[in-house]
Amino acid sequence: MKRATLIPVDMSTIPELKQPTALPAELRACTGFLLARLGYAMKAITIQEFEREGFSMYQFSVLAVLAEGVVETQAKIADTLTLDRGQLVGILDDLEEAGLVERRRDPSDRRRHTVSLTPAGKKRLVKMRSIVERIEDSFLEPLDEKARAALHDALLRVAENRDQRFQQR
Amino acid sequence: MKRATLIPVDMSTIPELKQPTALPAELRACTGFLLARLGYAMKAITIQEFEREGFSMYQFSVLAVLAEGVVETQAKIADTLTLDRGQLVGILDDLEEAGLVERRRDPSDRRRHTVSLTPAGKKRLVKMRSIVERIEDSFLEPLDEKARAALHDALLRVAENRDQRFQQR
DNA sequence: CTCCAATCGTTGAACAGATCTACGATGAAG
DNA sequence: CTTCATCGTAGATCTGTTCAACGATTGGAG
Repeated sequence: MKRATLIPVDMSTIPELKQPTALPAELRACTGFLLARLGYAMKAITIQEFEREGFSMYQFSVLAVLAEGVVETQAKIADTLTLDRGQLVGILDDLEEAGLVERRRDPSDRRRHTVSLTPAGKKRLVKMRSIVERIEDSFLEPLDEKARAALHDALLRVAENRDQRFQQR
Repeated sequence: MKRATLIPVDMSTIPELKQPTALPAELRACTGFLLARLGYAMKAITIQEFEREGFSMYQFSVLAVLAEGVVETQAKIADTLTLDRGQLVGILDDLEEAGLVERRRDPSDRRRHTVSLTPAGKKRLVKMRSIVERIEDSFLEPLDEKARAALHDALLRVAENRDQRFQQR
């Protein structure tokens, strides 16, 4: 069984959550810096919280992808989550062992595995959603509804703009 | 000479920038997820761009801290940037070798090193700022002035809220 | 049909970066 | 003066990512 990293969707080393210290004004004034720093914090917290409940954030990401309903092969899942295929293997091993997911040979192309949610997997996903919600809520505490919506909108727009730019190549 | 990672301020592995793929709606709807993902992208781009110009983002962070004027010891710098002290050593070695920074024994406590910007360091910082600005501008392209300000404000508020919570312990 | 190249999932080795430990030098407290 | 903590540094270790290779399978070219 291989362990992998992943935030919602990318991966990197997450050490203990460290105490943030007063930042220089120059960096505090820098949107990109804040974005990177908070993104990191968000990821660290998410990993931590999931672990505390005995789950894994990586599993959540994968389950979320599967929940979209489209028939997924491992390669597709890995690409969607920007994961190395080798890393996904380990995550799926765990999920399968826990009975949350099923791997079947794709009859139309026997090289592939079709991965699908089991009922238990769907149930688990629901539970995991509540964790995510709780984390987010705590993280965004200082923002009111309106500010949160605006933040989400801004992030989404930036994200989609990036995707578009990539696809134009 | 030791290589370290660091984003503006935290650290993790930054592989090649990968092509983002269509995300499941569930994840796209999740602010925390977007935050983590974009933060990661921002970091990756920043590292990449700095490298392309022959600089290092880590150096920028350190120079930015030093520019605040307070006399800094290595320990303080490392803590501010959430860096392992050992990692900082390598960064400072590079900076010193490039003549951007000076390490001097603190006469009042000869265990310490006082680190300070040289004139060349200040100049370099100016150049680096323009890189950061360019990156940010490209990244936030789809947002108008107002939306950018709102985004920055939201991020800052979240960041400061987190700092406060930590300090209350 | 037969080869050959490409793709799938999988494994394990190689690598990179973060963390931890230990050290010599120095300082602070008793 | 002794003991203990802190500073910067160096090196070992650990963890997670990336890469290369494998058997199985497919699709296409001849």
